[in-house]
Amino acid sequence: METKEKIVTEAITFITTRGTNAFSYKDISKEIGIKTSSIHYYFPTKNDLIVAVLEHVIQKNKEDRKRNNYSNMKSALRGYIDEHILIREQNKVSIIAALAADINTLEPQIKAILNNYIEEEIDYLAHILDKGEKEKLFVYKAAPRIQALMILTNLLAISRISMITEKIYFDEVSRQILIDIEKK
Amino acid sequence: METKEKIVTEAITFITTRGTNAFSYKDISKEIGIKTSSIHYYFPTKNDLIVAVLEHVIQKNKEDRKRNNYSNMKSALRGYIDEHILIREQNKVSIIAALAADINTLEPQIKAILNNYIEEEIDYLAHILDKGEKEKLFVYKAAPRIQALMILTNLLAISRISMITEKIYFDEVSRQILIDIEKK
DNA sequence: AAATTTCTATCTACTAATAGGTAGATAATC
DNA sequence: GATTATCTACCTATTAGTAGATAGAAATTT
Repeated sequence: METKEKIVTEAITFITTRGTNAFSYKDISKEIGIKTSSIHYYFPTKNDLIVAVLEHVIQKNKEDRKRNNYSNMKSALRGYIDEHILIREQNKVSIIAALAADINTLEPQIKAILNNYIEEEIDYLAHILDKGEKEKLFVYKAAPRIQALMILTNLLAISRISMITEKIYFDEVSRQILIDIEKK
Repeated sequence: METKEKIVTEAITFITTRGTNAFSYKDISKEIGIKTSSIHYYFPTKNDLIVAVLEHVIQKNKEDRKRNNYSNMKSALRGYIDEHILIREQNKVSIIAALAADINTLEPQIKAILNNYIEEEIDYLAHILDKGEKEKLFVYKAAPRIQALMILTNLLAISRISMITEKIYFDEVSRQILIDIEKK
């Protein structure tokens, strides 16, 4: 892996485990064995690095989803939940949860990118829910985008909560999401 | 207000708006017009201050709830949601959301207090849900404690998300919580 | 009641470490 | 020879924390 990619990879780990204000260029430099000035060569400011991290994660997520080809909306929803399970198993949180926590200390640029990404996430999940409802697979009361928000918020927050309480809570909540929505 | 209380009050604001790693003793000192060394006099380390903040918020919340005397479980649930609305209106997040975000950078002591507090929150909400169900006011599929977690996670995460997206999302989610659970 | 001691809260002054960032030399690659 | 990537060396500001002085209030002794 080339240096630039290594830096982004390490930054992702720090941001999604400790937050943007609890890691420094020195932390990354120690981790991959280069000097902090070399990181500044690729990412002049910390904001540049965070932007690169955010765009990298968004891009990767898009590609991963393109690869999946779900036969029905039930497995599409399960696949969506699996994305969150995977992050949880690595003791990380999603980039949305990570950057949302620091939003008042970040530059407006990041807020804008993040806002756009969250809307896309809601769209993606709402589409699965809407299609699944029309196929008589799901039942729920809210509008699809609001129902998507209900599920997204369950996953984002239980990911955080289960780092403090018993890990089992994560499984119970993710299971309940499916029970509440799958018909019969 | 005496100095010690002022320090805790300011620290609460910083922690619930910027996070524990994005404020310093200097920030507080500037805000209330004393030297940082005077803050160290009351709270020798930053961990001491965060512990004091956490215990203060827990205590205050307990007292506020004792003052309320809900006639039925429907208004008790609405009262619980109102607590979160109040925090959101101040552009803050709950102390649980705030400290959960920084948990990997905090001392084990804080994790222990927070774990205990989260369990108490689940108990409190689960009790409302359970009683309300027995009184035929609520309908839901999960065990009371899991249903409590579903609602708590909705509120914690939408509080964060709505700081990035449209504020309206917060109202839509909090309204949906009630629609989904209130019988007929 | 006056004098003295102790306590409380604050201040000035300092420290070692870290943060984010810059300038410019140098080596390796195209 | 120019470009790319890395390094050394530096800078300014901030961070968390300590040591010790001091002023005023409160308690104690004479």
